[in-house]
Amino acid sequence: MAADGFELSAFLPYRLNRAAEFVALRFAAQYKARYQLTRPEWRTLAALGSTSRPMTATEVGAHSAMHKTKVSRAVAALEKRRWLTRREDAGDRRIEHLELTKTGIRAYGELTELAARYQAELDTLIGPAGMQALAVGLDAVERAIGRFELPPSA
Amino acid sequence: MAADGFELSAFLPYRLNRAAEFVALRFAAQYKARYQLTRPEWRTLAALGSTSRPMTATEVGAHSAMHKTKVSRAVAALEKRRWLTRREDAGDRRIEHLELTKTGIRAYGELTELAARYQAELDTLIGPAGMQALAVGLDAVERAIGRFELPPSA
DNA sequence: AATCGATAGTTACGATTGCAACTAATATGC
DNA sequence: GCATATTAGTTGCAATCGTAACTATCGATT
Repeated sequence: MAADGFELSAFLPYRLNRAAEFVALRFAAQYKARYQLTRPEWRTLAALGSTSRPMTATEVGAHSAMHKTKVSRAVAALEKRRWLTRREDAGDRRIEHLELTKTGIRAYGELTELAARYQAELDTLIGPAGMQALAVGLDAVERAIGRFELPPSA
Repeated sequence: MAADGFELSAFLPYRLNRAAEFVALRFAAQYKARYQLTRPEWRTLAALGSTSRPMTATEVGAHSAMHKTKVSRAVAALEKRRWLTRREDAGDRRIEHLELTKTGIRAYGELTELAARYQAELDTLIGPAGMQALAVGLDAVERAIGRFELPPSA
């Protein structure tokens, strides 16, 4: 109806979500088929694999915009697979430092190969100009996110 | 560990998802609180409200990247609220043309006011350069999506 | 016109999710 | 130093979701 001046096709949450959903689903199909990994599990693995130092569950959640219960369950699943270990903080016993095991690091390495191939495919599909613009735009969003107060259910 | 050259922070599915999640959650909190609308319901309402002609459930799904069962349930919920009506296609009785009722249109109008305000807030937070870059980048993604074969679970 | 395959949409059911409440530990105010 | 608030992480439970199977219809083949 577009009675007022609102244009859904220009509404950022709508556009971002649509793009994210399409792009993520195709990749999810790959790691799901080969590794029986769920999306929260992959994201947790990726967050931990991408830095060389351990992270807490809270950090993983902030890093990948996941609810803490999702993280909690993903961590439990990855631990059961022996892809990560928990280590209690010496000073603060509420905190657990999460670290990938050798097996977990190897899995992360294999997954990132898939990811790199997928990224190359996206580069081709989207083109250098589009990717460049996205990088700039997403950087701006990142900076804005930093100024958000996080919603209760992140 | 970043053993290989892979950089998660540059991986498009990861970046897009993170941005989309943050941006969408804050808006969802608003329409959820005021209208008790779920995300699929809002998206269905938005899809139908944004064009002046009726759409089928399949079109709604393609339009907003939702699984058909999600659309089916959202349609049922909106119908129960009397925000939309179904009309059977004359030539093909499998197809239902979905249309907003007067009440539905009014609700859409109110929601788009919220949306417009939120978009303005985002404009400020992200800045004109960032928004412009995002628009260009997301356009490129849209064109690429057009060349995707849609994944089975869209 | 009977059969086979494809498509639109729904639904049963198991899996996943998020909210709220919980445990356990730390930080803060008095 | 004790009560209270806050934070990290987990879990019970109800709601939501996606897969697969289903109904109903249409199109194509023969």
